[in-house]
Amino acid sequence: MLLRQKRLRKPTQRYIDESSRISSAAPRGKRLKVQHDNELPEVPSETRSLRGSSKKVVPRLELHSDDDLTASDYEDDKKTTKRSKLIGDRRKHQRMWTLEEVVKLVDGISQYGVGKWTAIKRLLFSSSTYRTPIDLRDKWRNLVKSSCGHKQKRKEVEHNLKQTARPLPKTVRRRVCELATIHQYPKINSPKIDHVTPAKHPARAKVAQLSLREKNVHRKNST
DNA sequence: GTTAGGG
DNA sequence: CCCTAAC
Repeated sequence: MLLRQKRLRKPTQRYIDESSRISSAAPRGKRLKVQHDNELPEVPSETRSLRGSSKKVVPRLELHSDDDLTASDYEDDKKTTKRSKLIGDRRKHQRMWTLEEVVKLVDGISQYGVGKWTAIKRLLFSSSTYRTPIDLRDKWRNLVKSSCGHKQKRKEVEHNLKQTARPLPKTVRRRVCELATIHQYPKINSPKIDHVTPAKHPARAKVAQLSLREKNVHRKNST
């Protein structure tokens, strides 16, 4: 009674197992089958097909626009080549988050709130076949961890070392920290979060009611 | 179906 | 990034 069936997967619908992920460019197959409708942002075809197959090198991704130049010094290694194969089982294909994407994500979070990954994805990342809501949340987690969980000992020893150390602009870091603070996203530091029941706390009860009401807004009845 | 947490 | 549990 302690555990409730760990949702065993269907071995029959597991496609072809590991044979495909190392041979062909269809590791998941879930997101690859829905990108023929209206997507196709700017990548020709091979960029999203291989998705870091450690086979070919992708020189430039989607940064050839004319509205962003600050991202040039962000995530200098866009190749995802020789280095990825050394990892082994995990992280075979990693999409390098550009500064533009990070800013877009932060902006969406600040507008729609933390937790509305689907809304943000539909509104801001609708043109990206990759970057699922889970990816957005994951990136946000990493962003918060890297932006707020720092002590900044001494006076930044960032003389001329690689940009890989701190590629994020101070403005973005500030924004991420602020957002994480006002939303009290879990797993950050949790200084003194009182885990009391909403009924005991008037403030929290009010918040709960607001949340409920918000969820009830789009509750249209149909008979 | 989506979100939160862990690997 | 990938998988699982919970909502």
